[in-house]
Amino acid sequence: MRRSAYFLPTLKETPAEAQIVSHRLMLRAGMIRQASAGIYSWLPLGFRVLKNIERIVREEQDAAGCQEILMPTIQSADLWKQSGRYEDYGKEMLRIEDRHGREMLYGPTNEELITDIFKSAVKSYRDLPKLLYHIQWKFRDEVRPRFGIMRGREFLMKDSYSFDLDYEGAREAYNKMFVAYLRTFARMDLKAIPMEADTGPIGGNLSHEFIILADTGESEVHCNRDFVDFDVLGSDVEYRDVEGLAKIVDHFTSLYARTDEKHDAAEFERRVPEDRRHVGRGIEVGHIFYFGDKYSEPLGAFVTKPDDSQVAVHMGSYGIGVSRLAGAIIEASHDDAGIVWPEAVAPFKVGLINLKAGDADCTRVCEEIYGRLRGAGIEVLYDDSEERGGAKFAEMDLIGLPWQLVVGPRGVKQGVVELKQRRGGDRQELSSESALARLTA
RNA sequence: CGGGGCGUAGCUCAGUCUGGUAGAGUGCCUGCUUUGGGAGCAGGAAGCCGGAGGUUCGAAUCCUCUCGCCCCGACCA
Repeated sequence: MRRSAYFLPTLKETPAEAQIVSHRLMLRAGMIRQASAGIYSWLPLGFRVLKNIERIVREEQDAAGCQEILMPTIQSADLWKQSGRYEDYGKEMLRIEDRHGREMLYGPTNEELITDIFKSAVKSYRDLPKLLYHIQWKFRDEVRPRFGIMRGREFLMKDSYSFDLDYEGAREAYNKMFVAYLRTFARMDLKAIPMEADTGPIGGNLSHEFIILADTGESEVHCNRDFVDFDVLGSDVEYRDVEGLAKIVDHFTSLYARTDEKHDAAEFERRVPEDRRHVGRGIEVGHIFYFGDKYSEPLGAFVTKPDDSQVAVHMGSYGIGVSRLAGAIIEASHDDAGIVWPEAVAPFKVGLINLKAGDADCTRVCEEIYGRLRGAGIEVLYDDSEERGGAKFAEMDLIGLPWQLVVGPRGVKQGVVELKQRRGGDRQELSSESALARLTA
């Protein structure tokens, strides 16, 4: 993509409404625009990041055996009356009336709808287990939206739902998602710690929140520092190995880690040595629940067992805040100059800077590199604009692409270009060929 | 939902107390000079001062109502 043609409205100054660093940087880097309180438009740069996050989430869900579907944003109130949540959810639910006076709502979550879909199609234990997910916009009419997309009213969420015959089966599904979440966040270079959590209005009695430690987080957490040093999971996880999964889950739940609601000061002090105690704030990026028959029972999702008896299926639900992750990643990875994207979610891998757009030699070298990078399938933002060098450097640092390839008249004369790594700032001069080899390796 | 604050140029803000008809920086446009970390000079465009009503000879400024946004807390993913 050529910078001169790209819709990238960066800002030199920080808009007044932005308080936390991710919100500031997202606005300054031209990723998002606020439409109204807690509701945002995603501009090209931000949308690329969102799509990358979504892709990683999707790949890991698929790998865990979860099947993607797509449910609507607008739902009928009927199912919610059956489950009892039409009243319980309160004002956070955006209620809508259609032209016929029917009560509708903008879905804040999808347990009711998925249960209805499931029960209409599945009648026998033979059809279990099932794991389904979708990635869809949700709306929760927060009293006080804040922190940009970190706590918006409209947000993109991946929600999965598991259906099993009994607790053991549901526990396997829970473990699969637990492990898939560890994988998902690790691929985004995030240290997400699974913490014992409250179930809230979803209900149920087994739940973990996946939390990234960050001072700007909204949740207060207590955990053992050793979690930070845990090795991340490789891509060789075998999801059919039930015992193997259980072992991984046991390992990642062996140390004390709890959200505020579940915190027990005495137990914390007993189980965690003083120098290992961490009390701080965190950002919730995922939340998984087992809730048994809380929805299957009232909504009538029963299957026939081998002995011809009927049983309400055991269910769990598993959420990842896809849009929130964009902000959480920035909270975890930035410096004074701007965003530092992990390569897996970066909007482009390389920023190619032509330091002197009017110079024939610089432009020739840049065009050559640009063509070859694109030919190799590398995503590159080519700053071919007439701006001065300083402005280009500052903007490239701000938007945080992992690699900067700088082509200037001084280097071109000597047959070299400069390759700079955004994280850490290491830079080296080398030939175009070597630089291309490095970037396409 | 309690408490506080803010709406003036694309952005950051001054001007409001004490009423007299709109300002700065930055960004944008033009030209010249520059060109390796957000350049310099000169010229220029750009705002029914969030909206409605009222007071007044006269309102960005005072009064009333209203809409929007932000922050703290409670709540929540």
